[in-house]
Amino acid sequence: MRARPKQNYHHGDLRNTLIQTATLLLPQHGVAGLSLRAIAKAAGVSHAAPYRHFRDKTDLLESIAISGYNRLAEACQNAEKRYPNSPQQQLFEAGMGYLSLVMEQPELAHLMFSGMLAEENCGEALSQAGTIAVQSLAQIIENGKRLGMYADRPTEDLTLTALACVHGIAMMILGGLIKRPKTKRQLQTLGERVSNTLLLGLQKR
Amino acid sequence: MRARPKQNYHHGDLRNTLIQTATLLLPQHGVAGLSLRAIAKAAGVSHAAPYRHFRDKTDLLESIAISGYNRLAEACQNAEKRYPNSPQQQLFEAGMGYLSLVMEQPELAHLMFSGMLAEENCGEALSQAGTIAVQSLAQIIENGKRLGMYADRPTEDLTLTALACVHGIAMMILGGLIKRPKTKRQLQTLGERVSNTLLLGLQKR
DNA sequence: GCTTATATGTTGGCGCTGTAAACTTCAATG
DNA sequence: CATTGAAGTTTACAGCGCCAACATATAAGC
Repeated sequence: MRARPKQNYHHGDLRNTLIQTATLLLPQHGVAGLSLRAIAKAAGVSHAAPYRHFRDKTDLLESIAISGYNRLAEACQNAEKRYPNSPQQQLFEAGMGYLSLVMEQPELAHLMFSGMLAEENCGEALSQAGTIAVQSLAQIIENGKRLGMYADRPTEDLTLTALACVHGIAMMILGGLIKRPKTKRQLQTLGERVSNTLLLGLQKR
Repeated sequence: MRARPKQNYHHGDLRNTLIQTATLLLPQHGVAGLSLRAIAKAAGVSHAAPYRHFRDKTDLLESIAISGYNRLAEACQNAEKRYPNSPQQQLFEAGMGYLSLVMEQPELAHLMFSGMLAEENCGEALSQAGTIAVQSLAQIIENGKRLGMYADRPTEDLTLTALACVHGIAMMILGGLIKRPKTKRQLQTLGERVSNTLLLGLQKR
């Protein structure tokens, strides 16, 4: 084994290079227009080389999606650390992190959430990463529940509803059902409007 | 013009036949595996015939998506008529109609919401159909607002949040982030849990 | 240290896709 | 009845995912 392979027949770390290259190409080409052959070419290898490291195309895409879910989980955990005494701030911050990811990397979000990787044929690692991300948000709700700030309802229901709200906003932006916020400021106010409405409820108090 | 064309060189109503055939094939093949050529073959015409009636593939898919949005709008309007005196029942019914469509025709929902038709290259008619569907739900919220049952917040915020919630649940089911309800009963209770939480709000009263 | 085996590349090819161009047929119009 | 234009067909092309056959650099065994 050498630190830097002199010959370039064997790449050395093609698997990671492919993931990295694909991640780079994703925003430009879009998830629909991103071909395995283009990724291979950009990585400087032949069009069949990826098959030595990935079962098929979705296998590669899965790796990218997993890193996306990890970022989501991290956003939740960071929010938890940043506002250790305010679960409400935690929740808002986590939700905004979610929305920010979608805004900054819409094609990544598209890849993660469009369901193209959700079929039965897809791997354990992906669904596991998704579950961890969801649980990270659930933890934040749990924090607030323990401090008695939330309604006396099943934690599961609170989590489900909060998650649905933020995910719904994200998907509506992605799908073009509501107009894309242009600035961070607009995204912030959008988040605040939904957050306040969700916290206080639709019904009159 | 004849009621039934004897010769089959000219089809007569190929445009609608293609939409119909594609709608039929969509559930089996899935939106990813549905090819224009397969649609044409199933419709009994050559693979290039569709191009006499549609600019390209997405143009055909758009027509299908539009009918989906129309069904959504109808679900709202039906809910409005069915419970003329209970905007809350209207809202729940509309939301369940939304979820039912997603459950019964997941591939149609996938087509409508995945964002593949949301790019700039897509037609006016689609976004118009989407807007109408959203406004149909907004009308229901408005009904409740007028009767004073909702919180004293901008109607726009209430609509946005409610829509985000139901859309979020739908997309989480589609994307595999939460497990698919197997029965109508399960879907109903899922809807009720989210609906109640949303109405009363996360925060303790 | 040479041979062998294996992992990791390359090349070529298959069947499929969307789409464009050129050609054919049929119905309607003067 | 001749002409025209709309609506089909055929042919063709480039790109796609994926597979099989081949090439090569590294690792292992003697």
